[in-house]
Amino acid sequence: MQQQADQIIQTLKSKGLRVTPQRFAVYANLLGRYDHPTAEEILKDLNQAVPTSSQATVYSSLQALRQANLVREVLLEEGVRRYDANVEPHHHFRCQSCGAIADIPWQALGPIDLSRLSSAWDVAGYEVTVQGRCDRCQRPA
Amino acid sequence: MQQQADQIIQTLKSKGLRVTPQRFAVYANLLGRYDHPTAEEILKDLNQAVPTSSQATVYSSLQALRQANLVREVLLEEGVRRYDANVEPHHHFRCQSCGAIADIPWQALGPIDLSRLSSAWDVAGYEVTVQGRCDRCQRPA
DNA sequence: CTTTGTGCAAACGATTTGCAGGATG
DNA sequence: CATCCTGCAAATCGTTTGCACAAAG
Repeated sequence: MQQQADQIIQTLKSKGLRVTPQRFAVYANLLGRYDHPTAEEILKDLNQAVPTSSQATVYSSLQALRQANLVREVLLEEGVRRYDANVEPHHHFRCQSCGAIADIPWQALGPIDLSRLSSAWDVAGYEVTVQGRCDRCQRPA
Repeated sequence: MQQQADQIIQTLKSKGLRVTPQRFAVYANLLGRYDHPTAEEILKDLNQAVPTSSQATVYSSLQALRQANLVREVLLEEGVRRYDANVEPHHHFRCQSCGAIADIPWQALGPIDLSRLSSAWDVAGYEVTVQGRCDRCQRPA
């Protein structure tokens, strides 16, 4: 636990970010969950017991973390911005019925053949979004 | 031209949508362009010469068209909702520097191997987003 | 003639901003 | 101690809504 806190502090510093309790809390929260929360959800979670961060600060922390490439935005739903502390390339699964989002490790999908794409494009990367029904949503009862 | 207008009217009717000048205009506009405009861009385009539709109507037309599955929403940029009259399955290319979006026909990418995915998921479909630099953005000069 | 769509303006929710005081390196 | 961050409240942006009138089938 303490180890991990130090680790997070080092990461923030190495990116040239000042370590404030609020920024730490936002990043730690994001590292500890895999449900790709929205800014509001992070805010609510952080202030659940004791108020620790204001709304404006959560937003600005997310921006700072994003610029430092420690956090990325995930856009799979209409008008909803979600955040993810996993910045390694990976794919996403989205449940059409409950909206849950899960990461798909890069190696879980075979490589994609891009050779037939227009040569006018200088391709930098790609990402797959898989839609379907998750475990829990498959049984109606 | 006239042919196409009749065609659009038939399509709208076949989906049980009333044909109003505004709704027609929104759909025709979307069918005639390939740049995946936002609601605002459609509105501006429609009212360029003569005011034809109000903001609220463009939004509600888009909703009606979307429910009729004649139009879909495309989400590739942070906080921006774009619309596309191409409802066939296809992939997207997005230029990282100018933000332009282009369709990639389904067959232009080889099939993807989903066999290694968690069997807990009932997969309904997938879509690939390719990032890179478009033709025009490759020459800095 | 019944139902649905339109336009206006007000309402809304998520995100951003300005600014004064406080914490960080 | 200079710089950057926080919190508050007000501002902003895109989208939605309520309602009276108009148009579509």
